[in-house]
Amino acid sequence: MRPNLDRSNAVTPPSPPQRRRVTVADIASAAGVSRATVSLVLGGSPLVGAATRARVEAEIRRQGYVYNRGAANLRRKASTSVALVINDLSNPFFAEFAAGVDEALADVGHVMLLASTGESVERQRAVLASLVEHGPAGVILSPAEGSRAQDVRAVVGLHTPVLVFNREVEGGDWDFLGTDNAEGARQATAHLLAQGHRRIAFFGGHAGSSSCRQRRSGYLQALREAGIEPEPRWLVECTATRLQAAASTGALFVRDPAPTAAVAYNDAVALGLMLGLAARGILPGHDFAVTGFDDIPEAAASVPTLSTVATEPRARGRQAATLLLERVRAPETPPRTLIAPVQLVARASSAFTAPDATTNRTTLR
Amino acid sequence: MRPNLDRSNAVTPPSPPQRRRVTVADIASAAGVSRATVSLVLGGSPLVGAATRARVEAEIRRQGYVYNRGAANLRRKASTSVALVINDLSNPFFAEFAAGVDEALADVGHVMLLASTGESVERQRAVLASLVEHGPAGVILSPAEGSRAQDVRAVVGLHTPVLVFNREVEGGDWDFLGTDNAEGARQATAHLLAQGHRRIAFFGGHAGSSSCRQRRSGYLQALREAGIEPEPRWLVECTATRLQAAASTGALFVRDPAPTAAVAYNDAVALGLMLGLAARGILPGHDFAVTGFDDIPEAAASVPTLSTVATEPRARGRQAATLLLERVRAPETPPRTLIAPVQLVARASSAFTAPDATTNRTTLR
DNA sequence: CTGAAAGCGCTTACAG
DNA sequence: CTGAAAGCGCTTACAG
Repeated sequence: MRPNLDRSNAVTPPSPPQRRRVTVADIASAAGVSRATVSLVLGGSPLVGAATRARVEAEIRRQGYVYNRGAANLRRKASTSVALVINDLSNPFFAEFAAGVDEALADVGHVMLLASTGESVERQRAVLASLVEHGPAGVILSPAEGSRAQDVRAVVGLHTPVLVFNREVEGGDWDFLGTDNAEGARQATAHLLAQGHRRIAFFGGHAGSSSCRQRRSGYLQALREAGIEPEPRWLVECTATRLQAAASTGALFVRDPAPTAAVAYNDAVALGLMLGLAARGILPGHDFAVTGFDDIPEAAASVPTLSTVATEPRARGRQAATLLLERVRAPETPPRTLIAPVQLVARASSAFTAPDATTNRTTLR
Repeated sequence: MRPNLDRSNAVTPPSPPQRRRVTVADIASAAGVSRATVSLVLGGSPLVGAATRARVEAEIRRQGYVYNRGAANLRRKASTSVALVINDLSNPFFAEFAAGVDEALADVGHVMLLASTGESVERQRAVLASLVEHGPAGVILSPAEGSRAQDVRAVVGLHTPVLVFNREVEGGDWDFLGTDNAEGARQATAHLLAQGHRRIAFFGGHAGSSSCRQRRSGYLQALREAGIEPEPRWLVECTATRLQAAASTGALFVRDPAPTAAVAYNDAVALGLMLGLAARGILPGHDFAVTGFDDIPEAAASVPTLSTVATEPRARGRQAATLLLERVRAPETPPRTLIAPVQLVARASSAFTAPDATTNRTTLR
């Protein structure tokens, strides 16, 4: 993958000059001091006398001066921005994550550059290239599926630290912040087992994605620990959207005895599954137990409310920002991997005891 | 409101220098050309010979050079970023809007600076000040409630064009992109009237917000055009969240005859209302008709699906970005006000004919 | 086609 | 306490 060399702005010309901008020089001459003194006032330096400071500040307000942090950062070789690259802002999980990043950055006076990739590796390349040229202190990347470490590194360069979130990219020399997917699915499965379910499906996601594989492994582990040999037909794949999940519901009931519960890949899938169940006359939370993953806001508001594994994306966002800024301050420390803990939230969708495993014959269709 | 004069970075020091950064000078000397020539190569200028160009490009790749667009923009007095200030990223309406802005900006090679205010005027001030210092070509502002034009202008300065979205700020000399709130509520009300409803409530929102007032006025207009004198108790205020709406449902049924339908302030409120109705044993879409506003993704997936007024936040985001960039190119043209059209989407939540108005006695509790 | 020079708006030693 | 000077990384007339 070659870096994008053309800076000709083929797409659109950059914005033309506006009304002449007020600079430190304007303030300096109006206040009768040198530019250096204005700069010291701006920096809150104690070297400047109170009278001088007052004069300069009055002039700053009078002329509506706006500090040019870009110029300052250029001179100081510093940065006060962080780039965030996510898949899709309309996914509430990523929106919450971005909100967390924003919170943490605002607290330390940094600004967030945000772009989304729509899960396209090519768009990710373009977007990373564009963001990195703006000189962020670092990049938080929730990588598109199929991202390769060398491609990311080629476009980001060696200069800018990267923190990868959510999905590992093999071979990267960067920090990683992940979620304990296996443990979350294990907890969800154990919860269903504790309610007496023996035929439990894992519903949704694609085995190609690492988070799906990890969740499946936690699910399988819990089943095996309970002495249950999982059946292959309990593993139902589907794209992680509500609509696809609703449409795939039938796959659970192709043969008797059907599962009485399902661990869904995530909340979107779980909500879709509940829709699909309802459409078949199966009441989720009554005839069939469902758990989700993520605890998006909707999980607490759906009917029935959705039992799910809370991953707290907003807290993860804050954490990611903090970790990245630590890395910026200590570029040479070895890369870290952090796996955030998860917590099962039991709600109505799984709040029933399974019928006895031997007599239960859910002949549903 | 005084501008924030202190640039001392009290909160956190800006990031320290990283490994030495590769510059045009490094490429130039390695390729045996001047910095100007490298710049011309970067700019895709036809003045450079093919052999020279190839040599320079090879060197750029070899050294992992990353273009410093900040420095270039400083020199050219240009900008390739746009700032977006919204209330809350975890609100799907704003998340979709931001996604639209992002799409449009990415298409023209601009970068998005994003921050949220949490509906706080003070945080909005701080966030605007911080963003504007990074020199965006313009600012898209979805103002926090209570924003005042002079405060915004004081902190943004005269140099940076502003486009206000969603909520008007009195006295601003900027472009405004809004939604036809009155027309949307009028359509929703007319739709319910056409189904035979005569006692129709307007549910949710606060009369203090201009969008709520506009929606109420469309609702009232539709009722009056139908010869119905609206009753004061049909106007139920509540904060625009699902939970608050569910909790306020009872206010509709304090006296007989109760309304048989409600125009909800927005989708969150409508979904909460449907929950509140269900909790009282009233089936939304069967015993009581509900319409929402916004058409968030969930509206199509709720049970029953929610009739609503589509405002297409993503399209609005794209439009806002386009309008702002037009303004950047033509700073002197007079401010524009655009009111985007809306479209009623009829779904199950309103898909029943009202019982005859005279015999109907919904003695519900 | 290529190079030397000036300058964007700022900061930071260094003198005074 | 304040000012003159250099320089961050780039671009752009202007010569040649």
